[in-house]
Amino acid sequence: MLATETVENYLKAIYLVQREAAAGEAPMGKIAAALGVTAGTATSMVKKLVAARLARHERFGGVRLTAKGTRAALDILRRHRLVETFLVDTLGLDWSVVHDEAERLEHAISPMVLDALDRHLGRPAFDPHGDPIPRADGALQESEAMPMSELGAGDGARLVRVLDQRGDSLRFLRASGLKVGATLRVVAIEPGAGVMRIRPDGGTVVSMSTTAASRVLVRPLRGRS
Amino acid sequence: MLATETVENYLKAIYLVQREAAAGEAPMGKIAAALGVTAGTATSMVKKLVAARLARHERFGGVRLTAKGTRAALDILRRHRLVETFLVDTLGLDWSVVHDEAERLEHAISPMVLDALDRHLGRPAFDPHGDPIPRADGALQESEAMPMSELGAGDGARLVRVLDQRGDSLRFLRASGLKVGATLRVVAIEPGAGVMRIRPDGGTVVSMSTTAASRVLVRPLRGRS
DNA sequence: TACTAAAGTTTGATTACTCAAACTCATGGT
DNA sequence: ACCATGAGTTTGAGTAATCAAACTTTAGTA
Repeated sequence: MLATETVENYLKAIYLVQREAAAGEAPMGKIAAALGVTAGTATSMVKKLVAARLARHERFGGVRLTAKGTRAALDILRRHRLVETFLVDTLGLDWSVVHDEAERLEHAISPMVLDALDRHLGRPAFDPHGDPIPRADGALQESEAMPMSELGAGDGARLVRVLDQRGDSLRFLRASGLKVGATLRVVAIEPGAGVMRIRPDGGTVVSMSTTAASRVLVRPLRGRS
Repeated sequence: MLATETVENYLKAIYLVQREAAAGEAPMGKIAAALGVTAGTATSMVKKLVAARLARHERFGGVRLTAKGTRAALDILRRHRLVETFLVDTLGLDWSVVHDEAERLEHAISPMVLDALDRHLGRPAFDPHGDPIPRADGALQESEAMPMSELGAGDGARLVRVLDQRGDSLRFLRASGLKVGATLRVVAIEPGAGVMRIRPDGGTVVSMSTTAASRVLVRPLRGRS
């Protein structure tokens, strides 16, 4: 669009930080950390976004995207997630590497190529991590899901989304048989150790920290083993 | 590689200008024109390339890529042409638009994605314009071909390559049935008007300037009509 | 040979992004 | 109520890429 690549990255980062934050505002420090820049740099770039009516911000306060900024962020997210889907579904790359690849490609995709890609992939609604893909008009349907860490011992569930994009986390999950769409059962919970023991359907039991489990979203199944 | 996007563009431009030039040297003005920058800008960027041992240049002389620079340029060309092939073969875009799209995407493709793309496309040797795709090791096989403008009246030939990347030229050729792989016959030549009349196999006769025809490469067929 | 036009170079300024370091504000704990 | 701590901001400087305009060289022409 009219935005530079850097501006696109700021918009995406602010959008994602804002989603996480309870207040619906993105603290400057979190934005800076997400982008790997110093706080001063983030402050001055946010000024630019404000001047372009993409964000609101008052001194020493949080940052909030305007409607225009949110729209732009969703467009970037759409490009990112469609590219990820393409890399996994069409090119057969592993889901643990596609995030970083898409991070670069998302800025080089024109609306025309994006639409052709979307059509080629069959207009998917979710990317390989289970993240929803915003539609061309900016509509975004978040799926109903709860953190795996909130399941109880014996509960069964279907894995629907993985929030963590770190390569080693994703490789661990794949190696354990915990991929999007798989069903699983909580074998045991050890609150003292902060660990859950999970058995993926047809796999062997694995242990994960409840912290890690809270970044894996599931939809509970009725019935117990 | 280690190069910035701008440096990649300069390397590619110099490589292509150098191919065209008789002396095997790229004049500074041609480089600047190819990149759409002023001559002064090109001069200072070439200094950078020289400092990085990617090119050689002496004041008021031409520019010549070093082995290292040529290798890098071929790598970029490989990315460009594989992306073009992907856009046409996989996404079904028209060949008249893919050059500009690839111009942006070529800088965002990692070696890993490039190799996956190459495999997905069946390791093609030529892109949709008939341009050879450099191999991963930098090997480049130029196909044997002559400019269509050198054919005589009555000659038959197969269209193997289109050097012009301008969208309107490519749309004209496609609309005329003159695509890569098609066979054609020269119906008449009018040197005074600087025009050739061509009949593509199974199509109707079209006129093109000999200038335009010189940018279309063909392989002559034996036999006359 | 002398001069001019074309090509190339240099200089100084500008824009976008960044950092380090000095500074300012907000707040919670005793 | 104070004030230390951490979060945020400002300032000054640097890098990469660019342009316009002044300047230099080359080469062809008269």
